[in-house]
Amino acid sequence: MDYKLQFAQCLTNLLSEHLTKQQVYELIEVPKYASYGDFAFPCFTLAKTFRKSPALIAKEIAEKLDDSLFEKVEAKGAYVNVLLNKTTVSKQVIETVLQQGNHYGDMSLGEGKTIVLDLSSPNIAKPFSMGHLRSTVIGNAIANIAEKCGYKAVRINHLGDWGTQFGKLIAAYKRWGNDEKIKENPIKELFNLYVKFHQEAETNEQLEMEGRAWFKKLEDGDEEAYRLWKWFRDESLKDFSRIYELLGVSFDSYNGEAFYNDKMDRMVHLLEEHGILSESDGAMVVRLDEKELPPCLIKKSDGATLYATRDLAAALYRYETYQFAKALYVVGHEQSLHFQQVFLLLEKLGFAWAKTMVHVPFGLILKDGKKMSTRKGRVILLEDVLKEAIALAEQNIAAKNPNLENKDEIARQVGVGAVIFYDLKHERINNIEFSLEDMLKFEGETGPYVQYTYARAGSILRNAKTVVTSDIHGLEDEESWEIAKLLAAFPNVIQKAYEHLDPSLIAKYVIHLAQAFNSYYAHTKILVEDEGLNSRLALVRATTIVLQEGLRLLGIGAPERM
RNA sequence: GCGCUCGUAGCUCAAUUGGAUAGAGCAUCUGACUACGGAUCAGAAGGUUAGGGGUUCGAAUCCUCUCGAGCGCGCCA
Repeated sequence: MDYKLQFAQCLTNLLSEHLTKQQVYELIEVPKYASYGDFAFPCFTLAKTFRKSPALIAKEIAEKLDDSLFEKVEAKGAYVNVLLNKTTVSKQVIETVLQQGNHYGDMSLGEGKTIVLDLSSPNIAKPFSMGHLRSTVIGNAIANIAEKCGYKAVRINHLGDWGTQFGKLIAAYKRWGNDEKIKENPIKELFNLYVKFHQEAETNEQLEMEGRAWFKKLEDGDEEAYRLWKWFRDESLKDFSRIYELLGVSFDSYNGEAFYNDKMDRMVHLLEEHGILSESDGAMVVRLDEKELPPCLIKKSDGATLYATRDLAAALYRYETYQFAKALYVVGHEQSLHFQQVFLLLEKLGFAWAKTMVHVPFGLILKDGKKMSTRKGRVILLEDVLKEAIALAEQNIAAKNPNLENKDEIARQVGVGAVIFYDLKHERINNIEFSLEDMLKFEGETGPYVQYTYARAGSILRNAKTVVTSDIHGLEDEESWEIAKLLAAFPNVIQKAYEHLDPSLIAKYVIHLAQAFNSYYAHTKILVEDEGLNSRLALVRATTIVLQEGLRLLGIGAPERM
């Protein structure tokens, strides 16, 4: 099935004295223009060893290359271009996809290994902003991709449920809080309290002290402080779970920062034992001068621990609990320095697994060119965006498909799919300027476009009624060949997406496949009673399988009708 | 000031990780068989890849400088 590998084998037979099969394989590329062929072998690097021009080498190789797999072999400039035999290959690809179904593209490279992902991790008592969306959907997609590669994925929601802000929140609650309002709309009310606290604190120094005092009480196990904290946390989680349900994301663990409260001492002791802890201005730090990094703060001058300490303790706990082969932190790029420090400290503590930890950064969602800030009110609530997207999907359904069954669920899948896809199609690392308008586009390179393609293809299969499993012949026209090539490439795309920890590769792939299908659809009448009918239907079926699986990996639903 | 990341069509993004003529989608303008679902398809137009220098057979991609943007840089997370 790996035609690139077969091509590499044919070339290696000719070049075995100069290049290994592996080297040849890595050199092979897919030509930029389909008219050049399906694979290309560039001969530039051979020019030195052969002391001939690359073009001449290409010509000589092309003349010697002969295999039934190829329809045509041609030297063009320094490249040896080959066209695969469309009939044989398309038949094989379609049969493989139909036979393997949604297991097509499964890989075993992670078999028996566990990968843990730190993702989403919103702060309790604060609204779930667009910023958290990225971590949630990117992390979830990477987890799906890892599972496709055979790993056991553990999704950890490292909730921001501890820290001085809770002292402030309690202080605010004690002054202005209203139980009824909080029960009605917890996040909103708690956030109002938080904002009010910061406004008032600018003119009233007393407040900061109250906040710190309440946090101290909380850390010391004060009963009232704990009860309030627990209550805020529970209410917040209820709100969050509504969003996670909309997004279709679930977690294996909600162990947030508070969970590590009793695991910090051990970490501090470990640092002491290794003699890397030092005192600075009353605080405890680990100096990282040798790596030219700023020191990592472990304990405040009042003895309280910091989030670096928490992340260290969490890493150790996770290793001991899950024995992960890899640990990913799907956290914004703004925390790059923090993770550099944390990973380095783990290495200094002599943990071999420290080098399996990877920060998976992503760009921020900017508003008016700046980072969104909860304090400055420059926040956009994810739930509002999702609701708008779903409402728009409902409008579309009302206009285009008013008799659709199960409208609400499909509107959810389409609306949410649009938002998720908009996020995932961008290269991870780039900042994204927030644009509701762009996010709510359902045409062009969007989630709904792919979903629509899937629904449309499914509609053909329903109209055809016959189930197709055998009697598949190859297809030869250009449009179906594009589809066949893309179908064949799916496993490679998954592997690359995993290697680069980048779901956007899947998003782009799924768009290309949908485009190829729509082009085919426009050029070829599929439901015609002739000897090719079964093969065309098989191609359609194979396409729906891969589109559905691709969307699933991204965490997006594929409705049968929309 | 120092560090990280980024700069590609009017806008949002690609470019097989150093390869052939830099490609898509939006928006704009044309067009589509009485259609298996028009949330579609076909076409037109749109570029000195921020700018200079370097590395080599070959650079949007690597190095260097300049300019611009975003984010970080010990008691927040």
